[in-house]
Amino acid sequence: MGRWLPNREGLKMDFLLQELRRAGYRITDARRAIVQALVNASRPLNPQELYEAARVQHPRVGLVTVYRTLEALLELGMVQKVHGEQGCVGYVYTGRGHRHVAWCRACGRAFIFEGQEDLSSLEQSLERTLHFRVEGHLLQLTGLCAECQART
Amino acid sequence: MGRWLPNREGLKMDFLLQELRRAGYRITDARRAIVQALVNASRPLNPQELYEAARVQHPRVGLVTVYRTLEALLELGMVQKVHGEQGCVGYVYTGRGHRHVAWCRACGRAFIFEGQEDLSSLEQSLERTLHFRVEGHLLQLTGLCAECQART
DNA sequence: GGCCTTACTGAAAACGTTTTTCAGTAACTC
DNA sequence: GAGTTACTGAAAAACGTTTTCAGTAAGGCC
Repeated sequence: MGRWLPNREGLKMDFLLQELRRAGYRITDARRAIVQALVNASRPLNPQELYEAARVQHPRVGLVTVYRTLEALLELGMVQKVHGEQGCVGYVYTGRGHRHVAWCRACGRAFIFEGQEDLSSLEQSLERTLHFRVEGHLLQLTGLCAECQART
Repeated sequence: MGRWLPNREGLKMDFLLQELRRAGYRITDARRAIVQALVNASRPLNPQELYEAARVQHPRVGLVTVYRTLEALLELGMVQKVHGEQGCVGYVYTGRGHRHVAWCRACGRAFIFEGQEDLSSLEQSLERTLHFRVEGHLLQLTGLCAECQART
């Protein structure tokens, strides 16, 4: 029943590989496995976790290649580092564009949302008062997702 | 001429030591030197830099004590980690309360400002749409300060 | 002021993470 | 299919941070 639909993760993966390609990177089995593990992850993964996840599909992959691929994806703005209260909790696929992350401290999932206008009033007041010209910002929220609120 | 006024850094230092004291920490020469170096710094310092700065006043201080003191000050919310585009650039004194940091990528100075209300609309919309309950946030701005804009 | 408890100290060692190196491999171009 | 060259994985090196531990001194108490 119903016709076949490509799943979301497959689309994300193709998009990521395409972007790597466009930027001049070669598409290798190692990168495919790493990118796949990244888009399939239900929460931000650190390099070690991403390495272990990628090895399921491509056991010969090395941790070094995970670092190098993350570096490339960060460079392309496809991935963001996620900060918890006590430092970095991992990297998450965010896709292109201005995205922010809300991280649930209970289940560890990251929720991606857009919102570049929300900070403009703050940025403007900073320009007016301090004459500080804002070029970029780091904004991440921590809290509890709907499901984890319900669970308590 | 005019009567003597305590300088700002001295006041900050006394305040920090007082807060450490109130939290049950002992005031030692090492901590005094580290706290002094921190409030006198013109920009965020990493542990190594803070260590070198503290050694000017107290040459016997160890790097470990710098780490331990930073940990205590972070715990007390007196100090914040500052993130540049490529990761942590150091720690800066922010004082008590809800403070944000704007970091100048040219001179490396950090500008501290208050503004807890600025994010409330964003947080509310997140609660409405995702039902995500926001508990905390990380917000830091990067850009150019007034003087560094003038310099170009 | 001096004593006592115990947190604090600094040096060294241990530790985990990230980066560099390098010779072999394989992706993409023509 | 051949050639160029970016990529790979393993090992080693480098790096930042934390742990350990015996000696020291801060602050409370008399």
